[in-house]
Amino acid sequence: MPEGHTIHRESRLQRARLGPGPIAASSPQGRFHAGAQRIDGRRIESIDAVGKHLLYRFEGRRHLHIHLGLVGRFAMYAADPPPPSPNTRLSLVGDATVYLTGPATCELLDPLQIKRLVERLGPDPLDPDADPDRFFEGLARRTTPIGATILDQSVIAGIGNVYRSELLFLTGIHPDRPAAELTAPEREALWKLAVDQLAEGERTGRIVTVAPREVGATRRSELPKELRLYAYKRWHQPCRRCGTEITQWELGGRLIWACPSCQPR
DNA sequence: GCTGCATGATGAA
DNA sequence: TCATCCTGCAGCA
Repeated sequence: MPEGHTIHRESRLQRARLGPGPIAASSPQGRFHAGAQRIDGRRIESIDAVGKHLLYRFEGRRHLHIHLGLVGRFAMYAADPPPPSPNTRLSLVGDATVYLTGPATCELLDPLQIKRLVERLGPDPLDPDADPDRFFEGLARRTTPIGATILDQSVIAGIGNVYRSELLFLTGIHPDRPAAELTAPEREALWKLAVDQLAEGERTGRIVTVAPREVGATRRSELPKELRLYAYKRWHQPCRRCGTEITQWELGGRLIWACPSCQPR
């Protein structure tokens, strides 16, 4: 279930748990056999997340690029891993075991390709050095609806379909409004909420945007699944703030949800 | 058992 | 705008 927070979390956890030693790499499924062989037995020098992309640098300048796409998943085992399923594209075994299934991308890249990949991405709210002005300028340049624009990874890197509905709800911005017409305070609020919300998602491993007290709970971690979000997939249900029915339509090729009262056009 | 969908992205038309 | 790729699982017969 990958938006940017998932990738950054994987980056952090794998870095901590795979350990400093040589990694046994293989492709049980076979589709990444040649690539796995080229990193097998090498140490990992770094793991970095950029938006929804995960980049590993192995000894000997071998760079591994993984993008989970819609259905890709990691599974990590500290000890006693089960045997990999037949669909396991990549197995990494160090102090822990990591299995990768269903990625959209799993490939080795050279440094120039890595550079180009990173350059085409917008600022990443989970990168402490990210430059929000690049985001603001990206919005100012586009007349496309804001709801489509924040899914564009070259404008802001890491936002997916859940966060786009939730961030626009939290900022009270209607998804159909042209990106360029957002006010400066709106643009800034959007960036700040992206930073806060994705950081929270990275920390906990789940997306919970609802303020617990708003639904009569005391802790975020206690919220049951059906109470965690304000808009995403809540079509026809009452808005948690005002009771108006949440609406749903297609925007940028994906479904989006919003409260027509809390997010006026 | 089969179908269709899902927190994604690309390339062709 | 549409088809396609990737996998797992819910919902249905």
